[in-house]
Amino acid sequence: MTQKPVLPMARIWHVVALIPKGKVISYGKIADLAGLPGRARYVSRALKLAPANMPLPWHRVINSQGKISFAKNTPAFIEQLQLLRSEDIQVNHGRVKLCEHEWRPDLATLVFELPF
DNA sequence: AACATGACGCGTC
DNA sequence: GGACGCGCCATGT
Repeated sequence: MTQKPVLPMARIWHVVALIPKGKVISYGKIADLAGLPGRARYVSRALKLAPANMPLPWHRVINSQGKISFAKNTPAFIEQLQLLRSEDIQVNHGRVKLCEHEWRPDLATLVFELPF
């Protein structure tokens, strides 16, 4: 079994696109699922560089502590906060309870929904 | 080529 | 919880 030559950034976009509404997951785990362990920082870059016309649920990606990674009072922070709350995800002090909302993809989803 | 910068993670104090 | 330090590595200067 060999991996298809999907560009690293594209692999990340594919995983992010699978995050269900009402769920969240950390940058590090996205990297793991994309086959890029230890590359959390690359996930943030991939989201920033994603084409504006690509409808990714970027707001469902938070850091490993369950917190929004944008600085408070920035437009991006506020937008992410509103998007999360619009999906009935509780956010207190910029933090989400991972034990309640973390996305834990099942094997079938990963095997059949990802192109690599 | 060298250095700085990140929407991060993890261990330690 | 918070503050540091270090690891990570593509990008930009």
